[in-house]
Amino acid sequence: MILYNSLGQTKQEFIPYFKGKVNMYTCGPTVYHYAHIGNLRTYIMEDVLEKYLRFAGYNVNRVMNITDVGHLSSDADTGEDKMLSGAKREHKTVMEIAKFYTDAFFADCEKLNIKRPDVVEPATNCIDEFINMITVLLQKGYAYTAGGNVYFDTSKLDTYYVFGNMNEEDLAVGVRDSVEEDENKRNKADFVLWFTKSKFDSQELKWDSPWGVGYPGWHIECSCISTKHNGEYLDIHCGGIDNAFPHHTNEIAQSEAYLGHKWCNYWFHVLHLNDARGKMSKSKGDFLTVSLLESKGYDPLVYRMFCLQSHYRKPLTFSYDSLDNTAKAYDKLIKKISALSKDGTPDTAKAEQYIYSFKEALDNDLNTSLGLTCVYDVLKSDLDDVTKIYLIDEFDKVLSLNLTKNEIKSNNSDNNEINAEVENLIAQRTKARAEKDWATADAIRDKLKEMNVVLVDTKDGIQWHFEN
RNA sequence: GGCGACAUAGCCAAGUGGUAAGGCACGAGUCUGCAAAACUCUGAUUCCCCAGUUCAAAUCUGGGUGUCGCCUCCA
Repeated sequence: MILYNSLGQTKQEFIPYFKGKVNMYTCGPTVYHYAHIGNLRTYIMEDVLEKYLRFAGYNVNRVMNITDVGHLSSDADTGEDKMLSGAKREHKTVMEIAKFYTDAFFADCEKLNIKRPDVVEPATNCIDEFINMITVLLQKGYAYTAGGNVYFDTSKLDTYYVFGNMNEEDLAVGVRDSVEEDENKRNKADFVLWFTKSKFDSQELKWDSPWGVGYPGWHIECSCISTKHNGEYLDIHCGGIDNAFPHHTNEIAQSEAYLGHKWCNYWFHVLHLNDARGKMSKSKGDFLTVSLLESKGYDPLVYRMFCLQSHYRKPLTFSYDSLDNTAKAYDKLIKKISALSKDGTPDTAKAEQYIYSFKEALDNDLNTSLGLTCVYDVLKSDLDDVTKIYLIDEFDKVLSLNLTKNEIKSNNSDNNEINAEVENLIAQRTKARAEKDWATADAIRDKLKEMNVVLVDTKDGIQWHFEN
């Protein structure tokens, strides 16, 4: 498989450390608020990557953290923990907030057919590991204490800026108004490993440590949780592009300083979902969630398809017009597939070339757009129906669009009274049509439409179903 | 200011030196009492611009332009 690697900024042949086995790490959500659909784009594309690796025969171990402490809105001491501000906003405790939004996150994931990673670990479960890693970093001389906090010393590294040719002098400090520089730091790029000195006494979550009572920095958790569950050698680290710097850069600094050897070989960064105003972001206030899309009548899988139609390394612009396009395409696709006959046995020999095309598409830096085209190619082919279903089922192991499961609902039997009424009206319409009483026939059709009944006249009779 | 990515039809897009896939929308037709659905057909002499390399460039090189992101909150 060819993957674009942010480390080196080129497409590279993917070769795991251990044959047939892939260790994967994903930066999970900071659970202080709902995930918006831009956040979820990243998780969708990572899900496709994981599923494709499995499809291609790898044994995958995927680990995800849940950031429930330490993610400050600024690296300087003035920053407030995101979790804490979430708790304040909703008059709840930090732990209540964490639980609520963690559950909400995985509920959204389920709707989008995003598989739960093999290991999900909240940061607050790993305080001992954080303390251990920081202790080792201090022993090795990669960290120092200042002003009550423990900092990572980036000047001890041969290269710190691994994802681009940046120079420290070129960094525009204080680009954002809210950012203040921490005067305890020896170097501009240094970052906090452990806080003890905090302006906000209201910080609810604190732990004892060799450096005093406090809490961990944001970056240390990913390094620790990954090594805890994936060992010392990580194959693929995933995340949104905005985390490349400083978060991932700092993870590399910590992990490799701690381990004493190369840590992660491939960095998979997903580009952002934008709307007309630019990047979709929680700090801008209003943002789109899966629930919101659902309330507007969209199947969440339509959004998944929307993402798959594009490439993970391209910025994607969200608009309802575009989503409507996809919604129509999705409906048509499902309709076509559900019309296929399930009788017989699939011809797996004939199917092979289509599997090959599908693999070829995804092997090339996860070309999901082409992967989706493979579904259309199968539908248009001269294969028999069962073989088509077999192939689409195979593809759907990766695409996860419920292509063969999401059948058009036929007569809705939830409410028999309404069903009987609909059947009765249809019978009246058929009678009127037979008598060429078009006015009555059309009036009945309008009435049925008001009841959200969709009529389909076919040669074999009239079929109907409720809309949505 | 520094670093990086992206730019292909109305929209989403494929394409990785050999003469522009696919999807949605639009339009035309078949079917139909009329609709809807379904099916068939239709769209870029050209890939942001300008040079260059080559028999051949959307693809490579150089220089621009535009959009987006990062530069200590973000997926």
